Amino acid sequence: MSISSRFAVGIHILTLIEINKGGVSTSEFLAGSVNTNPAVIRKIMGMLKRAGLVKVRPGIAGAVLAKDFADITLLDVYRAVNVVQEKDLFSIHENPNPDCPVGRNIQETIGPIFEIAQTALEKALENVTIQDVVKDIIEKEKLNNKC
Amino acid sequence: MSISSRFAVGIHILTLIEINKGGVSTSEFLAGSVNTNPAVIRKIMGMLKRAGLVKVRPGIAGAVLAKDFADITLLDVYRAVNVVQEKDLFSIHENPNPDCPVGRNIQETIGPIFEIAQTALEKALENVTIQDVVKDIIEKEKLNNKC
DNA sequence: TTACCTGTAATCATACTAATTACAATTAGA
DNA sequence: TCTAATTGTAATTAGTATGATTACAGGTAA
Repeated sequence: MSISSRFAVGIHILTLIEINKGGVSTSEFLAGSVNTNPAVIRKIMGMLKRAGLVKVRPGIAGAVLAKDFADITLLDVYRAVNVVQEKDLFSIHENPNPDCPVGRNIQETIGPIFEIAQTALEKALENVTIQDVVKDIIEKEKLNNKC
Repeated sequence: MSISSRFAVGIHILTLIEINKGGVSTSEFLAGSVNTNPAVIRKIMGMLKRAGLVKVRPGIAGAVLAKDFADITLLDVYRAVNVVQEKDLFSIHENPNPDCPVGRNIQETIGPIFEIAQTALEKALENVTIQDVVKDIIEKEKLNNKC
């Protein structure tokens, strides 16, 4: 079980739009980098657009970032692509037996604990921006060019 | 998409074994509290046993905790029931295009970030023990008895 | 031997994901 | 107006994981 790769693809898309700033980032172009079908990219782009992270117009080639890349966190992307429902990362079994003290209390006991864990994860994502990813990639490219 | 409810069920099982310390915690009994089929409980019990969290013997009724409940963290349960693979909470798309700088670097750029986020979640689980859950439930029962 | 227990596999239905195909709507340029 | 390229969306397929259920084998104590 894992969080859908469309989160990673969303990050890839935004990063590439930034790095390709002078160029035209069509869904075909983005799909080439991700190595997937353009329809997949368009689906995710639609989500990113609805979340206000990119601007794209029907019939007009090329997406652009709708916000400064330093202001887009990985949490924004995570929320945009809807890989996890709010407070819903962990499933809790339904209908435990209310005749049993554990059964009647378990949901509201572990629910808040699970929320804290989810929030910790989300805070870690909130600490990273697309700018950090772009910087990291540029650094890696410089290192690779040294080899 | 969410983490399987068998993690929550695992916590429920361990909590109930502790609270029912003087009694016999058969899989039938545990299943009654969880409101599921005993075969489900036995499956999860097998995992908890292999992880050294409970002791059960074939043919002999009743599971007992293999460790003090104050020494069993929710992270132990999470690992025991194998809901998430190590470092594998987030999926990353495979085979991005190596001809593109973003494509060739994205996996090793976001991989470590995803690990940090997963570790943050896991640390939050590590901070909670079955004892905390037991205490919480007992507190709630006292409050409920006041109504 | 019987009754009860644990342990495991198989089956089925459901939901989600990823990949692909098809096609409608929009836009710019000829 | 037509054409080509683009975005946007739905439908289909295949694979996987999950949850629920059933069946049955093996172990234990009386």
